[in-house]
Amino acid sequence: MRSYGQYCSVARALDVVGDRWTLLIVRELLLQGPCRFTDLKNGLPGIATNLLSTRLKELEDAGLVARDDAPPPVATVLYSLTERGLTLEPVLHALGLWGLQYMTDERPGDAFQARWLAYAPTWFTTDADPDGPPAVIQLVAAGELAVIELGDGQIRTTIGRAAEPDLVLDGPPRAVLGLLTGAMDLKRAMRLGLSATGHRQLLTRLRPVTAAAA
Amino acid sequence: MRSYGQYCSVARALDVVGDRWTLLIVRELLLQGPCRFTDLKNGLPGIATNLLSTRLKELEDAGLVARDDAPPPVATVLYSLTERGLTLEPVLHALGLWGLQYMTDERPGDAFQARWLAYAPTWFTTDADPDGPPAVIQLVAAGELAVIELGDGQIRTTIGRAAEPDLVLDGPPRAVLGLLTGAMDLKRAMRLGLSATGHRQLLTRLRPVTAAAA
DNA sequence: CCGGATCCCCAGGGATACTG
DNA sequence: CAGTATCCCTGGGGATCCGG
Repeated sequence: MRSYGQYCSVARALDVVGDRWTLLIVRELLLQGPCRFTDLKNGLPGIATNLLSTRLKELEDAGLVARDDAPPPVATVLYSLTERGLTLEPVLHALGLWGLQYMTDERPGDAFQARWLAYAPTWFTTDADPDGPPAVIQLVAAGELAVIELGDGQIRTTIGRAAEPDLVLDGPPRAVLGLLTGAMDLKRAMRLGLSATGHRQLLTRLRPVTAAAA
Repeated sequence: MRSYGQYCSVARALDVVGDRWTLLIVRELLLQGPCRFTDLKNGLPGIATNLLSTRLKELEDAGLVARDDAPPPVATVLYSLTERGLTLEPVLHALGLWGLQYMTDERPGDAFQARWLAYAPTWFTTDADPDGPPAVIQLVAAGELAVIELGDGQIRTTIGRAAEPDLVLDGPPRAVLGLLTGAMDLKRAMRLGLSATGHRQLLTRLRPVTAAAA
């Protein structure tokens, strides 16, 4: 990217990660961990392969991404964030929190992936009852599956199906997400088609993070 | 900007503020407060006037910027951040903190303004002795003047010259900034040409904010 | 002088085809 | 699977011009 030519830390940050797609590539590496070119491509619907290739090279030059040969017998290349690349997490976090206000509508053509659903609880909610018993919530949105695990005051999420969830939330993405992030209450989410099966009391433990607290 | 077409809050945030120059315009409005087209242009060296015009329109459409007629007799237009626009501050903050690591070198052609120096202390340092006496530090870097005021546990900064500063820091931007943000100690800053005149003990009150604490 | 609008040109991005 | 090559087109940079 062309430099802004300003001795200002915001401008210099944007010199490095201000290019189109760059921060989304970092998002994918943050969510997926070390992964292949194709995994990134799949996690970034709409990106052109030449652009992905170019950006990865730029990120590597900037010292934010490492490109390693996977151990045999895989024999492929794995991309991952370097230590410095990982320090972008607060930036993505702030940006994601700010962007929540634009998640209230679904746009027909938009892509949607379980990973993008999964990061929401870990970034945008805290456990209101950190000493409470462990609990598992299954999320289902537009066919994408994610699992929230509460315990030890932590919120962890994984992709996929839980064996014995205490609560199952199933509905359109904006209802599931809106409920998790506090943008809407259960009644409103259910009016949008959400079903909540199991211990609904668990929802009170998900305390939305506000901008002020972050 | 063309939408990324992803139902992800980071992507949607970038749909709104991911365009080139957009976040820097927000930075200027944040630092300057309500100001005129020309003030913005001056605060954004390198921007083309048509782009500034276009971006302001987009930001207005997005509800982030308000365009108001200044009260007579000024008879001009004032741009300012709306309440929603102000909520971008944490994003700029995170980005600026991350970008500090790229401020260690000076690039000959780079523009530099007092405002960009002034925001550093308020964003990137805290008062290590919040109950200490009020104090005033004059910053001078590349001819740009800013003032840090410590008191009541707050750090306030203004542009310009202080009447009776307790400490004067004068030197190249990277030395002044490096000292303030903890990137270098006084000895190293002085080797880069910084002079510190007055109560140097005051420097111990400036505690750099780390990414973890932010 | 302020607040843009207009024009031209080029770099960067998007879509797709193709190759080791 | 992991990119590279190509073509096309949009968006940004730079300068100039114009109305108030």
